[in-house]
Parts: sequence; structure tokens; C-alpha cells
Amino acid sequence: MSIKEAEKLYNHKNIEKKVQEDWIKNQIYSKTNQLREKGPKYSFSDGPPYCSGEIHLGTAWNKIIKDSYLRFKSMKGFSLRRQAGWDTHGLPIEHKVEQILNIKNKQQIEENIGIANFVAKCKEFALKNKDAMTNQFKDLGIWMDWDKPYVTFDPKYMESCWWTLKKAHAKDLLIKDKRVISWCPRCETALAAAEIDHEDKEDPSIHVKFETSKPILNNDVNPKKLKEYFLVWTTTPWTLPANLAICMNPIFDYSFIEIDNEIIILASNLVETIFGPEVKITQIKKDTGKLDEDGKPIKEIEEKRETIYNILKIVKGADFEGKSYIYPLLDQVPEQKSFDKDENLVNVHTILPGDHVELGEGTGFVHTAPGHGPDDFEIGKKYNLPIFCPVNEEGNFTNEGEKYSGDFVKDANHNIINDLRSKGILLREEIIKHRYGVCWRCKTPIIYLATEQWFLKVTEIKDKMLSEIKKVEWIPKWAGEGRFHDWVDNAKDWTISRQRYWGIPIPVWMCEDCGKLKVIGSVEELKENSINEITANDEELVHRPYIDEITFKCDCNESSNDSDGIMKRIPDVLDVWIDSGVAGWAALYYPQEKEMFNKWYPYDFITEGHDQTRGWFYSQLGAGVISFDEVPYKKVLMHGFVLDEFGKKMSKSLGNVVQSEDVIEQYGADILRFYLLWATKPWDDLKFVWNELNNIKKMFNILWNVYVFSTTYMSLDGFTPENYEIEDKKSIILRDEDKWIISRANSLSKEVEEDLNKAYFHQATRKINYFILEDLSRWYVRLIRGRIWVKKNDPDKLGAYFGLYTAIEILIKVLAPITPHICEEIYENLVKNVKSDSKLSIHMEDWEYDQNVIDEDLEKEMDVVRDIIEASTRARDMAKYKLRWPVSELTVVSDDNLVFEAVNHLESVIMDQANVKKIITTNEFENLKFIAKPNLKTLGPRLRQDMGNVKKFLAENDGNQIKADLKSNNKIDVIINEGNDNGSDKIIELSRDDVLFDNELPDDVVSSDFKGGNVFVNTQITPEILSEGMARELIRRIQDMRKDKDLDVEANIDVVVQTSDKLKDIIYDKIKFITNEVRAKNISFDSIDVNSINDENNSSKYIKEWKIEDENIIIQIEN
RNA sequence: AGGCCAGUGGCUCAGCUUGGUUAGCGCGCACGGCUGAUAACCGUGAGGUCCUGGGUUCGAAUCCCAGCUGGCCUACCA
Repeated sequence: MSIKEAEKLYNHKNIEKKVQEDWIKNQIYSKTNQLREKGPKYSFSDGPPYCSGEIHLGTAWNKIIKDSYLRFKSMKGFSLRRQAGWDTHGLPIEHKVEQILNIKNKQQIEENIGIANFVAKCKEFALKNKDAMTNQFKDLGIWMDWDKPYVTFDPKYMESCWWTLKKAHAKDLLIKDKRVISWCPRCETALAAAEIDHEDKEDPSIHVKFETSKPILNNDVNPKKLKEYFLVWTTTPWTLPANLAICMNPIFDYSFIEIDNEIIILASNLVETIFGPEVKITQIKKDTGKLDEDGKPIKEIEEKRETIYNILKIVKGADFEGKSYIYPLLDQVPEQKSFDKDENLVNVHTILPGDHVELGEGTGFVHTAPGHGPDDFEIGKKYNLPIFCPVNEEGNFTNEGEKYSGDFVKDANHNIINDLRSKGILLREEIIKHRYGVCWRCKTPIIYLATEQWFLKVTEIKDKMLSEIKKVEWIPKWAGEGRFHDWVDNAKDWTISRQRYWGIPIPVWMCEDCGKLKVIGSVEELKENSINEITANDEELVHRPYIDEITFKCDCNESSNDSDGIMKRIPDVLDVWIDSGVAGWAALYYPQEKEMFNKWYPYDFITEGHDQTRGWFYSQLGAGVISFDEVPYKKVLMHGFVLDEFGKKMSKSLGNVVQSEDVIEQYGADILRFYLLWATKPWDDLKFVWNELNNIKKMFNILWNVYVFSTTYMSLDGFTPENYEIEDKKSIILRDEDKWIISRANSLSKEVEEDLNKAYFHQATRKINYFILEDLSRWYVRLIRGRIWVKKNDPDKLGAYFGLYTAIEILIKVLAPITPHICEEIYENLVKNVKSDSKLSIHMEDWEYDQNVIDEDLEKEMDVVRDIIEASTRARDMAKYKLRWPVSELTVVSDDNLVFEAVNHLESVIMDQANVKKIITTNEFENLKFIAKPNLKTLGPRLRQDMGNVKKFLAENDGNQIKADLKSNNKIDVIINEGNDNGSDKIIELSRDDVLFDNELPDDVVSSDFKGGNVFVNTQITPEILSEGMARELIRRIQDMRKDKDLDVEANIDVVVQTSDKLKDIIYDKIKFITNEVRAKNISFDSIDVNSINDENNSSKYIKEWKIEDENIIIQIEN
């Protein structure tokens, strides 16, 4: 086998298809895993994407990070577990299935469809989505265990989840409690904080007057015995039927104001906000009846002061504590009367203190309905108010809501406002727009209801959770130290029960007689305890409704003769965040199976987007502390979001979503992968810009070109690196530039390894990008071009092959984790074909570099040399002196030793690339011509009329001599013949400061500077240079013609040139050189009949006219 | 409303930890050049209130404070 010539064009579609097929055909993935089986373990856990049906660029990015990182770890020899995970339960899928089945509410599910059918549909839907998304991930080249993923509806997974809840119960962390929670009236279920979105919504905003039961002000202040009202603001009028108290802040000042013959009480700070200034001043121009001197009527301005309201008294909020008010909707909600009458409920309809009352908005009095708000609920518990909630789970008023009974809460607003108005206690009514919580799936505005729910008492394990966070390595640091810490620090108890169907049933059975609880931790335990015959298989049994039918026998009446109670399952399912929170051990089926768990738990690495701070990072931490008293992960990379090109988030409603398959179609998975890891720091958000993909595409085209270039010649010569001994000079000679590229490639591998270990993908990709473009393509290939063109198989040419081969081989290994397809393709041809120790796939190669061949000094020197060559090119360009023409001499001026060493060491590189015959290094360029001129600033005042003569003297004398004299004597004397009779001369002494120098390059010298100094290029054309220059001009033309004819690189030709004798003489010495360069069998000078050009009849001959400098020539080639 | 992150030529980004030459790379643009890797390459040029405003300092893109814009998260705004 030998290296084959590569396809000329990089075709991502063909390559990726072929490589992916080969992976499957040859079972490369599983073989790679087997290869590393005995290596050190590196455990990873895949955050399960939700089975929504399609991936987006964010999920693509997520999996690409995981895949690249894990492929890298695999090449480093680690044994990995790459199990994909799927999040399948919950409201999103239930909601989709409801839409498909055209179902409006829970009642229809239970009555029309049946829970069993509904759950089966959800499962089917989840499976279908899972498969679709799996294919999309596979298209990206993601290597995971797609055939045996963990899926949250798997009975074995679910029982691990049950075990966790059993553990929570054993630790007294699982509690049932009546609390006010956020509720979706459409889905008819509790929602956790994580399930609430926020949108701008319009709501009524009303100010309501609550009349005091007894007057508060005495006669002195309120002689007219006006009615007194507490002023209250609310945006949820529908909660007023459940109003049981009003809260004030004891430390605020409150004012009694008299307005429109009644007294309103509200926070002093808010009086002006609501009622405006106390006194309204209007100015009126009024006729005085008098006339002024001109006979015009005199007017005077009269101020009219209108008092809008009077502040009668100001008191502290604390003074109101215990004062009662008349509940305004007693007639509409008669239930409220019974609270008033109940002697145990002394605080009902009174003013109570509450620290949550603020002055930013409202009136300083907050309407309090313990059944409809979390704060209100706390107040209610503290002051023994009934938790009155006349609203049912569908959001409709119950019979307790009497007049409004049956109305949906939001619809009742209107009636309630009308009732308040007719009672004359509605002070103001407006509409406001504000952020309001909505259900994450159906976008229905949430309401707050008092219900019994199950909770995990996170507040009790919070301290442990906080200390566990510190043990984790966070990338970036602030992800854990700031963001996540703050979120956990503010954590409330976790509402884990949902009144739905498609989820993990809460494994809690409760005795109907005694209320005793039993929490089940496995399917086996379920079956053991069941007193029913079980016909369903495990798959069905673990879900609703089958599990609902299972009952246990309680031991509550064992001591008495009564029959024992029956235990029934509580009907709720779990919050889906628990599902994924237990993934760490549930995916390993712990505790039913222990071997895998002991091997892989806890996890070395996880990575998810920054939204998972409140999500998976949190749920795993909580579940981990409950189950094992520790956090389940050791290192976390928190990555960003993919935004559109304007930095806005991608959303269907904005229509700016980019599909990953569209990108793959146009650019391929490799380019997308590289782009996503290159575009930004992984933890920043990523602006997806189509045009930037072109940059990456260009880079891969260039890589491909280098590969094509290499294989073209290597295949021609049958090059196989193993056939040669580098030490043996006869076999292969490495020049300094070959050693340099090998050093660079190894340095790259070393540096990229460091970056990937830190998850600094952006730095890794940038270094690779630089290596491909600058080091390999633009520099090394340019350096070796001449050597490759040599016909024979000499050691010097093989050295170039070896350098090129080694660089590409190392490069594709470094690039393999990031762009696995193109690297596999190149590897197959370049390595697998010719190396005896090659692997079945590049992904089975070891990631390694050879520290011994890294030569940092050489790399630095090459940088200097590149600068020097660039500078010389620039200088030539300014002089319009073509690179094709050699120059006799290049002078490098510097005071840096490194520059001299670099030039000394790599002189041949400079001579070749700058096309120079001789290089001189020096501290100072000797051939500069200096021109002296007077320093007008110092000499002007001193010399006055003598200035002209001094100027003339300096201009006429040799500047270099003046400079030398000044240097040795620190002065020069200017002798001026004043032309007077006595013939005496005037001598003017000039100091160093008095003379300035311009420098002037000698003719035929151009200069340019580089970082370490200057270069001077001698452009004088000698006969020898003319000869070589013209020869090269001729070569260029002939090569151009070869290309026109699309000749094979190794094809030999006959050349005839018609030219003047003069030119013939000039290039005569170079015939051999020309012959060699253009692969000519023979070159002859003769006259050519231009008219003989006839492509059709004489296709082997090709004739073209040229003009070189001022010469007209005709060239004919024939192959 | 609060927390965290980002804001640098027309565009994508680096530099900021540890303040110090003329703020850098790539794309794009204009002009010139090269031509056996050629859908490549080389040179020159135009283009910057380093988001805004304060402060610390001899000196701020960099440190501090406040604000604006965008992203994510949170919130009981009655």
C-alpha cells in the first residue's frame, strides 16, 4: 500500500458520509472504547436533553463540546463511559400530546381518552422524538452510546429515583404540607419556580377603600365624624373574595387625609403620588378697572389657592396594629361572615404588620389573602388566619365564592370591580402592563392557590449543599462561586408533586385509616407489598394508571380487632427536574446494580448551558446530598447560549432560528464543530454569524490543499516514511526548516493538550488555525516548494517530505477530537496506508508529543527570519524590484543578538526566500549617506547673518565626514571667508547639538524595518543577476504555458524560444537551470511561425507570444 | 427590581488576571503585486470617543463607582 493522490477538492458531504459509514461498518466506536478499557477511568455524565423532537444549535454546541472533550480524553488513554441520556417525562410532552389529540383539559384526558392511553401516547411521542434527535446528533459526528442510552421512563431508572425519595423520607426530608404554590389553571397542576416563564401582561389596577370598623381619629381631629378608609391597591381583584387582613409596615409614617368629605389613610410618602400636591395654585389675570399712563387697562395677577386635601394627622404604621375594618364583599361572599363571628379568629379583617410592605408602589397597605399568595400565607399562619381559598384547581370560584361561583378568576375581576364601584369604595380603576408569571408550556397566567403538596426540605440541607459546591472545579470560576452559590443560598423547599399523568409516580402510599406513610424504593418492593394481583408488565406497572391500582395493607389496627387499613398511592407524579437530578445513579441502576456505580460514580466531568444553574446543576446537587451527602460531579464547564447574529436569542416567534442540519448541509459537521469551538470562549454566549463559517471553510480548504499537494508528490515518488532512516544521511536529510516544522507541530500538540484539559476550546482552535494557515501552509510549504520539484529521490527532498508528513500526521491527531471526519479521511490515506503501526482509526491513536524534538530557540529564530524576509519583500516592493530577480546583498541591521543568531543559523532560508546572494549582519549600516544641516533652533539666534554661510558649508561638505569629525572632536570649525580686505577668516565652532543629519540611502539600496531592526536591500543589477532574472522570467512563462495545457507535473517537454540575440546571450549560461526547472528534454533557440498555431490539428504543440521587460519573445512547447 | 456575564474599526473576536511603547488578529473595503498548492498567496492603505460618565494613578481598554444596551437567571411587586 502507498499514499494515494487525494481528491482535488474538499468535499465535506462525501467525506462525512463515507467516514460515518465506515465507523459503523467497522464498529470503530466500540473498538475504540475496548482499546481503552484498561486505562484510567474518566467518568462523564450526559445532561439529558428533553425529547422535544429536534435539536437546535445550542444542543448541538453542547454535544460537540462533550464529544470533542471525550474524544480527546480517549486519545489520552482514559477509559470512558459515554452514555447518552434522554429526559422524557413531564408537561411539555403531555402538552404536545394534548394538542395532537385535541384535548382541552384534564377532565377530557381522564374521561374521553383514559389515562392508560394518554400515557402510552406520551411514551410513543417521546420515543419518536428521541430517535429523531439521535439521528441529528449522529449527523454531527457525536460518539455516544446511542444504542443503550439512559431514558427516564425506563422502569430500572425510575426505581432508582424511587429509592432516592425513600432515602429522603428516611431522612425526614420528604414532607407533605399545605402551602400556597404557583399553579397552572389550564394544566391543573402545581408548577415549580423552574417551570414559570415571565411575560408582559395587562391587568386591572385598582385602589379600594376599606372602611374602618370604628373611628380611629377623635373629635378634635375629625369633628365632622367623616368616614375613615384604609386605602389598598391591587392588580388581582379576584383575590379580594379571599381577603382576610391588610398589612402595613410598622415603621412607615401614615397620613390621614381629608378629601371629598371622607378620610383616607395611606402611607405619607405615597400621598402625593396618588393625590397630587396638597394645594393647587392657579394664576388668573384680573382687570383692576384702572388705566395706566397710556390709557391701557391695568391687570393684576391673582393667585387662586385651592386646597385639594388636608393632612389631618400622621402616625406610625404600628399604631394600626389590631384595628379592624369592614370587609367590603360580605354580601357577595357570605363565608367571610363566619370568620368575623368566630371568636378564635381575632385577627380576621384587621391591620397586621408585615415587613414585605414597601413604598415603591401602592399605598402602604397591602391586601392580604392567605389562600392566594406566598407572603400572605406566611402572615396567615403567623396570625392564625384561615387559609381561605374559594378557587378550585381549574381556576374557577367554588361555592364558597358564592356570588362569583363558577366564574374563572380572571373573568370575575370585572364583576368584583363593579360591586366595589356600586358600594362607592372604588377610588380609582386603571389598566397596567407588568411582568407576570405564565406556565412554561401553555403560557396561561399562573395563579396562586393554597393546596397540599409534597416537598423536599431543601432548606434543611442547604448548608451542606453550599459546602459541597466549593469542592467542585467550576469553569469559569464565577459560575460556581457567584451564580450557583447565590441560587442555592436563596433556595426554598422544593415542590416535587405534580397533579399530572406522564411522569414518575410518587412512590408514597398512605393509609386511609391512620394516615401512615410507606415509601417504596424498588419494583420488587412494590410487588412484595401489593395486595392486588399484578397483571401489568414492569414497563406499564411503573407508570400511571397501573401503579395507582396497587394497594398495600397497613398494620395500623394490628393490636385491635378491627380490620387493617388500606394504603393507597397518592395520585401525584414527580416534578421532572427530579428525573434528571437522579441521573448520576439512576443511569447506573443503583442500588439495584452496584458494580457500575462503584466503578463510575461520582463523575469527573459534566457540561451544560448556564440555564442549568437552576436546573441540572441544582437538581443533581440536591438529589446527591439527599442520597449520598455529596455532590455527584467534580468538574463543571458551564457553557453559553447560541444567539443570532445580532446577539438576540433564537426563538421561533422571532423567526431567527438557525437549524443545525442547514449548516451541515452547506458546510458540513466538521466546519460547524470547529466554528462553535472557535467563535467564542465556551462560557460566553455565541453570536452565530453565517459569514464566519466561510472563514473556517477557507481554513479547511487550505488544509485540504496542503494535503493534496503532499499526496500529489508523495504518491508520485511512492514515499513511505518508514522506508528511511533519518539518522542515515544518505537516506534522508532534515534541514533546519524541517526540524522547525516538526518542532512546531509537537509544540502545537503540547499546547492544545493543555488548552483542552482546561476546556479552553477557543484557545485550542485558534492555535490550530494559526498552525495550519501560517506555519504549515503559508510558510513551510513555501519553503520546501523548490525541493519537492527536484526530480530525483535525493535525501534533501525526502527531508522535506518527512517534515511535511510529520507535521500533517501530528496536526490531524490534534484536530481529530474537534473535526473527526476530515482527520479520519486524511489518516486513512496518509497513515493507515503506509505505516505498519497505524491504528484502525485515527481516534484510536494516542495523543502524544515528543518533547525532545521541540526546539524553542529554533522556533523563535524562525519567527525572526520570517520578519526579516517579510521586510525584504516590502523593501523590494517599494523599489518595484521583483522577487523573481535575485539581489546581490541583504544587510540586516540590529542590536539584538537573537537576530544575529537567527540569521546565522537560518541563512539559507533567507537567501532562498528573499532571493539574495549574500547576507551581511551589522550593528550599523555603513553605506548610509549622511547629509548635514544646521540645527536652526540652536544656531539661529547665535549666527544670525552667518547662517547662510554655515548652511552652505554643511551642504557642500561630505556629511559622513562631518559626522565622523563631530564624533571624534565633539566639534567642527566652519571657516568663513568674509571677503573683506584684510583677508581674515571667521571661524565658527559647531557642537554636536548644532548639527542635524538626514540620512540618505545610496542609490540602488532600499530599506524597511522589522521588529528587531532594519534590512537594507541592494538592488543593483549586475550581469549575473540580469542573467538569472531573465532566466527566471522565461521559466515563469514556460510554467504558465505548462499549466495552460494542464500538463502532468512530471511531463517532459520540448521547448523552442524565438528571441533576440541579446537576450539569448544573457540567458545562455542558464540553459541547464531552465531545462531543469521546466522539465524540458531540450531547449532550442529558433524562429517560430506564429501562424502555425492550430490547436485542432497539432494539439501537442503550444505557442504563445510574450513580452519580458522590453523584449518580445515567442515560446513553443511540445510534449 | 436584584444577581451574574458580555459590550474593543463596517463585521466576528483577542488583549483585561498582573495598569506602562504607536490597542492586535481575521473577514470585508481600496490600491498594487505574485502565479505548478492557485476558489491560494504577498504588500500598502483607509477605518477606533476600547458602550457612556465619574474616580484612583505620573499613566486606565485593563482597577473602582454609577448608568446604558444585550444575554441568562431570579422576584411575593401587592
